[in-house]
Amino acid sequence: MNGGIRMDDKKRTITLSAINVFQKKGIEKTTVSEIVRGAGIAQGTFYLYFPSQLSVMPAIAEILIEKTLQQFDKQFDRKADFLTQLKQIIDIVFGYTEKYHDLYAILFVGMGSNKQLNQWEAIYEPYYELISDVIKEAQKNGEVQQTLPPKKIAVMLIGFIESAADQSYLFDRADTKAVQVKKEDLIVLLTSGLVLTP
Amino acid sequence: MNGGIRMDDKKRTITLSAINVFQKKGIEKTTVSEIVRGAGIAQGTFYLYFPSQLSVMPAIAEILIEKTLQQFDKQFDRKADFLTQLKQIIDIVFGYTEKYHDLYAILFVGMGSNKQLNQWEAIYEPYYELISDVIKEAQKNGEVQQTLPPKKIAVMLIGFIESAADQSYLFDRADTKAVQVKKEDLIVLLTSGLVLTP
Amino acid sequence: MNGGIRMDDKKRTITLSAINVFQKKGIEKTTVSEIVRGAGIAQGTFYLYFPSQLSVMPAIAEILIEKTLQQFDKQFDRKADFLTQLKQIIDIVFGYTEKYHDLYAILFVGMGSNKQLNQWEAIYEPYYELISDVIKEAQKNGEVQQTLPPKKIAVMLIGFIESAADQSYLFDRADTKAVQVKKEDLIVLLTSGLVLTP
Amino acid sequence: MNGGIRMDDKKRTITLSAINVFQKKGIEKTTVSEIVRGAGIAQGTFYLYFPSQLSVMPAIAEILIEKTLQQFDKQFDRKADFLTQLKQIIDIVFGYTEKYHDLYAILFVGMGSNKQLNQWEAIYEPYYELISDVIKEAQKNGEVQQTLPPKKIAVMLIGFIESAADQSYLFDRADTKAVQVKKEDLIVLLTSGLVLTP
DNA sequence: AATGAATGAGTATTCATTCAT
DNA sequence: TATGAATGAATACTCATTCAT
Repeated sequence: MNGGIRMDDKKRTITLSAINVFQKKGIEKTTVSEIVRGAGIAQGTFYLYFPSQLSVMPAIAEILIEKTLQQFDKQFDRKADFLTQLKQIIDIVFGYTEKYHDLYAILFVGMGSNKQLNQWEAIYEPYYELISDVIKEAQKNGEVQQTLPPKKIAVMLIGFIESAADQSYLFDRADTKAVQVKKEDLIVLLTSGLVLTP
Repeated sequence: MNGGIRMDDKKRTITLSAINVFQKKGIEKTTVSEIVRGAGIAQGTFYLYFPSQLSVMPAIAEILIEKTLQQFDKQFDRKADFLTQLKQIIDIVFGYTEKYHDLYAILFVGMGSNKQLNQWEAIYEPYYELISDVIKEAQKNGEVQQTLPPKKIAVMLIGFIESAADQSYLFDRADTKAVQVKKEDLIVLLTSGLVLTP
Repeated sequence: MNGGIRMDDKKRTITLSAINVFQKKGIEKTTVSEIVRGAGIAQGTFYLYFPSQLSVMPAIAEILIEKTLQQFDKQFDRKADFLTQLKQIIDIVFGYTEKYHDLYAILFVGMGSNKQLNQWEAIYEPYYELISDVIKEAQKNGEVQQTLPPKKIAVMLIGFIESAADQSYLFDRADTKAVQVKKEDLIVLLTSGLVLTP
Repeated sequence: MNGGIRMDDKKRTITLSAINVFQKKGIEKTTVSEIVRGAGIAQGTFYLYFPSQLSVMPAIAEILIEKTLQQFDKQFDRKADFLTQLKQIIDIVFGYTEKYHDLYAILFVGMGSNKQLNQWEAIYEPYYELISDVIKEAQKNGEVQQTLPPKKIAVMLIGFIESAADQSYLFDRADTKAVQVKKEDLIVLLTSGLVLTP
């Protein structure tokens, strides 16, 4: 991100190693020395790029979003009808949730303690923007309800899907069938709405 | 809960102190010695009630759910129509999210590292059950769509509201007006549904 | 000291070990782990008695003064004439300077950085008081000049002797003969005065 | 010094910066990187002029003595009577003690750990020589006692004055009046001698 | 000579946990 | 049950020093 400027190469290497270690060990057991071992650099070098252990968190978030956006480049069809697109979005969100679920929680706790929450918003922004464009187009085509502005819908939609994915990850885990059912239920709830209009 | 058996009194005192400290200090900086200071007991006593520091987590979750259920006793009208009930639920969820948001993240990370995730499900169960009953009733009255079983709807609904509350907490924080708007948008999205049926 | 209350036993053990290590290794190379090894306690125990490594310094100073006062009990004759007493004082000062010279410098640097210099004064006080009494008595007997109050003379006298002892330590070191000569020169200078009165 | 050869210009710049930093931070917290920042050079350049961090110490000592000798050029009257000269010497010694007190202690500890104490003597030598000449002249004029050789008197005298200045610095600090009194007491003690001759 | 990025050894301090009382 | 002094393993971070440019 950084307005399109790619992260410095060594900083990137360190961050990728950090992602690995945090995922494997959790936030409590992750040590700087394991991060640097994974990155193939010396202990001190870490501190040339990050002032403290926890300050890798924003860099991790950047990379996660970057990867997510790359998923959209690959898996998402900008020309498809909205229902198809919704299914694609759900697949992508469930995908990264399965892979990175713990990491998101860690990120959140790690950034939260530093109260750099504005950063969080800035990092998510391009993601929201992408979905927002999709919604806008669908509204134009009369496929999505128009009571709310596209950005608001986008943000809440991502939240909804992520929450369902979290639940699925938490409760169903390795059960592929159950995950599939959850996705379908989600689509039902999102499309038909909750409350019956008389 | 414990099937209705109330937590031992000293254990409860310790847990309440732990909630305080975790909220004030975050997961990284919370120490057993601060927890016991807050509870007015000796260092060693902690270990008579919990085998390790992280094992307070489930007890914290229990108390949080307990408090949530008490909120429902106070703020929730079992006789009201569903839209009114939905608004009440939203108020309650936004309420505890504002108060305990950080704590939920901590809980999650703290329990996750112990992989006691089944416990998590069990603890949430009575909460889901409560909402499930509400949905069932509303379905009976034709106020809620009937494509999905009440439990599934309940679980996802709670997730949706919590996700919106999280976003509100993250991005809007102290802005009461914005929080109010978020609640309204949420209701719009939940009631009208996302996709337009032609 | 502490108004006569002896230092807590374990604190004393730690301090004595610290004296040893600081003397052997100097301020830079002294490690807490070597101090505790010498004291036969665990690493953490050190911090039950001292908040930080450098905070042993005042305790070291206390013990050094304590030892000095014990020297006076042994080597000093309160009934002797002043010239004899002066020689005894010089012997004692040269004695502890030879033994603890480095340590005093370290102490000074160590306490200085904490700017606990008032403590320094308080710790030295009983020592000054002792010498002050000796001077007072000698003045009464007409053996010492009476232009200045005894306390002032005492303080400066100790300073003078310590400075000569320092120089002797620095320049003469192991040369016993030279040290002896230095002591005699010192007595000459102290007794006859510097400037000739016409 | 160096037999009259002035220190290389960059070496001098580094040393002056080191003096600054050591004074501000103390020996423990002084880092090479702060020294080089102050000197406006790169980290590695330091090691072109000094083999290690502590090896700046002798260079610092040289500069301090150099500054002291310059003070004598300015403030000292070679034609005056000895009492006047003594007062001038006292003023100069109290002057540099006030300014550089901490630094002398640091120097001492820093050089001591390297056991370069002979260097110390060599560096002080021209200073002692200067005072020695003054004493010799005063002895010639019958203003100073002649029992001891001028060099011995010079060395001890400097030590005495420095010790009084140290005490004054330690205990009186910012109290200008008290410092003045200390100087006068010192003169009294130096001129009239300690022991009364019957 | 000068640079400054990279190194990695070195250590103070913290804190969960134990156990004798 | 309750205590709290003692333990000692564990680790983030610093910084003197090196060396390729």
